[in-house]
Amino acid sequence: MEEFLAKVEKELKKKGKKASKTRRKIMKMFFTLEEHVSVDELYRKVKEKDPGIGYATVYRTLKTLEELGYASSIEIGDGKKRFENGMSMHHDHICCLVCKKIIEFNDPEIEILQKIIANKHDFKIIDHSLCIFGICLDCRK
Amino acid sequence: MEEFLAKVEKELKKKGKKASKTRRKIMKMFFTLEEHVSVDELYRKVKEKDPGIGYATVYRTLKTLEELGYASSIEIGDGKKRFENGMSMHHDHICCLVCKKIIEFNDPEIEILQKIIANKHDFKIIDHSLCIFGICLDCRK
DNA sequence: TATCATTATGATAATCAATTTCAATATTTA
DNA sequence: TAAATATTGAAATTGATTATCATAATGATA
Repeated sequence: MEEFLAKVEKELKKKGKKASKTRRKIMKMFFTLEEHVSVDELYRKVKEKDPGIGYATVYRTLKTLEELGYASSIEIGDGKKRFENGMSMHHDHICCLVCKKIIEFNDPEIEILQKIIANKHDFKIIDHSLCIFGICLDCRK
Repeated sequence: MEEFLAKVEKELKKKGKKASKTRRKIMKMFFTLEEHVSVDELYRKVKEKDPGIGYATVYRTLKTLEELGYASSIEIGDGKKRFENGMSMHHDHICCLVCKKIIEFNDPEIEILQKIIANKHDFKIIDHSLCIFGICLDCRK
């Protein structure tokens, strides 16, 4: 983890940013959690360890990480962005409407079909988001 | 159009709602446009014809239509819901990141693949949203 | 049609997440 | 160390959504 954070900070410096203790704490928590967190969720988690850290800094850190490609955001329709590790391979999501659990999956066939569709409509694909909404086994019990 | 509106209003009455002139005007504009409109966009369009109509009523009308299944909302990541005719067959969207043009498509193969994936993860599918983001031919010129 | 209960309306206010501002603080560079 | 620059937390602002409320419109009933 430490070497990974050092690598990210090296990238940050390239962009004219400084290596602050606060940002390091926030990044560490974000990459440790390995979950799909909203700004608010990460803010609470970070605050448990260091109550002095403000919401705006958590927000700005996630934004910065997203700009550098170290985080990516998804939306599951409840009005708030969730962030995940941006370094992992591209994937889509299944989201439980009851407990909000998010599962990642990857299906190369779907990816290919999307490319075909985009071509048909003369679109140059930049990105896509696919989220399947449903109810998980636990919540159906 | 008129008979369709009459049909919708009949449904509204079943739900204890009344047939108001204002709501009829808003519904007519919505179904005439056949576009993916935000509340604000529909509000402006409606206001051109009848400046006295308020934003809240447009908002409430769309919400009501959505509840009845006559409208459905999508999000393309710019923070505002867009509404479309909810009576049309299920489809997904390709959205131009530059001009915000939205094209509908349907691919049965993708639908099937999604079902397989959901089964694999023990999810009961309720819905899904797939939006391909890209740049359209016009905007690439 | 007149009455009356109920719903609808428009203006405005409240809410909520995202984003910006700003004065004080921390980091980097020379 | 000192100067230049970026960062921070608190608070303010924004932009969209949603709620509130007094007034108006609608519909059922007499």
